[in-house]
Amino acid sequence: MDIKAQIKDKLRKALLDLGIEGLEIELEQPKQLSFGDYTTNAAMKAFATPNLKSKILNLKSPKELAKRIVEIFNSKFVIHDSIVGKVEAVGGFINFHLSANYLGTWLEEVLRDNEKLVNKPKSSSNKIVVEYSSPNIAKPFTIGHLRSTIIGDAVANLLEVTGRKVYRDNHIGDWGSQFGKLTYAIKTWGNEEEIEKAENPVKELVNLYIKFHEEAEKNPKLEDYGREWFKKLEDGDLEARRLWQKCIDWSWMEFNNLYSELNVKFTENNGRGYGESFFEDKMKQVIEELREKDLLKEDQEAFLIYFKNDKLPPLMILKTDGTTLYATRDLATDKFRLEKYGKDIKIINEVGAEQSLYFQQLFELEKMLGWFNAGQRVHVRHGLYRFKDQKMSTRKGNVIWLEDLLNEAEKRALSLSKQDSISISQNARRIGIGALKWNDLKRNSIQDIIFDWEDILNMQGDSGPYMQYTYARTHSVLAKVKSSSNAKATADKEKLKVKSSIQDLKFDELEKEEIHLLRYLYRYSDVVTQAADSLSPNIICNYLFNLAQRFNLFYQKHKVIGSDNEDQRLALVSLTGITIKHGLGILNIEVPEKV
RNA sequence: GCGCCUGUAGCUCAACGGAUAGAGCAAUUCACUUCUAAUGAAUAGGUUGUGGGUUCGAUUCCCGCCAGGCGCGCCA
Repeated sequence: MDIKAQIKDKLRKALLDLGIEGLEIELEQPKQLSFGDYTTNAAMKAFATPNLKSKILNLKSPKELAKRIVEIFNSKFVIHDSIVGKVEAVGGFINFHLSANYLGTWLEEVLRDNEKLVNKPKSSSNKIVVEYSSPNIAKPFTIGHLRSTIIGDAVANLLEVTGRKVYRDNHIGDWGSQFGKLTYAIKTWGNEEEIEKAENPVKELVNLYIKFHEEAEKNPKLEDYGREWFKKLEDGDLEARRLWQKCIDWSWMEFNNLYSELNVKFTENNGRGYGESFFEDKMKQVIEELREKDLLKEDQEAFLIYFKNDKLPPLMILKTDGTTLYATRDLATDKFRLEKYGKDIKIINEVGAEQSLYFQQLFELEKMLGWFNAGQRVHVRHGLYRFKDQKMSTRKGNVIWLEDLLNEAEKRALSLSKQDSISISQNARRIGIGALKWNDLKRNSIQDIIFDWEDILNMQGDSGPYMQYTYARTHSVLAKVKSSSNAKATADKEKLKVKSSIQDLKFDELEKEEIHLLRYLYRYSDVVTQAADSLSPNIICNYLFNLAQRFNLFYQKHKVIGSDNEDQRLALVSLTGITIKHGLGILNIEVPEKV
């Protein structure tokens, strides 16, 4: 039984002594460490619950009730309890302070076995598909796709470290009517050989795509030509297929480079993910099922899904010319996933918030089809990157290319240090990418981000480089211990082997910053669980940044090597490093040992 | 017009219905022959858009209004 469960259990017994039964006890980590390691509002809750109130009528306030509970708790348990060092009633809250001895024991245990850093839930059989990144072939891989890539990757990592089986999928946009437009554009204004020779073929394709939309504004007939070419593609026309395949090859060259720079990987379909075209021959079957279940209604030669009581606008499945849409392919995709991974599979799509309505429609339809139960389909949304005065738009050509962004990030990282440093120039690319990732992950992802170079490549304070730097400091201390012969403890790269026995380590003698650091480290496991449950990597960022601040405060104030409490302090440094590394691992941010 | 999202310090953002609403950036001041100053300490900065309601307790939940963003059948 873990600590939380133990405390809850004892609390329940204490409440029973007062005749209070059936109250759901919540044990939380209070915001401030001065309020203890765990806290409960049980007294206030009991007081506010009418049928419980009658039993405690002799008590005037939640405050008194909390006091009574603590008295019982203390007389029954705490005296012989080495885990909880102190229980106190503050206001109506009951706060539990873990003993320094217990925290020290815990720290040693985690240092011995890093696996114990995060408690994995017992039932870890959940299987989850996380679909993210999903760039479009022949379109720029922009800062917008970067969001989905970075956030989706972090969400997948979060689920994995908390014991789920995760399938990482990339729903590449390699099918759809944009290929009709593009084919027309290549044939009319483009030159295949020149595209082939160009430094960045995708940029050439995008220019053609932009030209198509410019021309189409003057001459709406172009839209029809585009549709014709897409129809040809769907019908298997050889020329249409050939050009389509070319576009895919050109695009993949670029995608592969970016994924390897970002260290992002996918597990499905040999690491490529199942693109939309994979489902091209699987849509017929889905359309059949929709017809059989009498869900498909015709309107002006197109086929749509209508929802009960018009609670959602209709969703188009087949266009007037008989070709498919995004929705058709998504349905085929999810059908395929049901068959491949089993009907209890959970599917998360990390896609921009602008598609919220579409996903509502899709999920509702999939429910009508009887494919999924509530909670099995999730849309993790992220806000848009916007310019101050306009939207980013591929069609209009005002986008930030990821390539340029990474170069700028590297440039800024280079000029970061006040001192000259060789290692910075070696690490600039990784530091720049770390800054970029952190800035995408540190905020609640639903918000739009106004594009600003200063902001997204921030490298001071609450930033990726700050975290990397802090890690490097921990590493540096341990490296010095390792090379020093006087040191009492020896440090491995990862694990600190504390020679002393548990009894010798005196954590209750540590000073305030140190014991606070230790208690904050203890929270990590709960934080990871919370972040995973709410699919919010930013919770990890908040925690890590706080941890780093506590560590830097401690680091600035206390000498570690050669101090009286060297063993304890080294253990703290070591665990801080391990925790930061683990956390940044979830966020997929590299931790250079020297920066 | 309808739907969804957002509104917190000058700027960018935190805060599971809880305790004195916290950080970073910017500003002013202080601390570098260091176990890495890419850091730390201190000061200043708030009617949480607005008006009601629910609650022992509301930045958080509900309703109205204001402002911004996104979306609403042949794009994805």
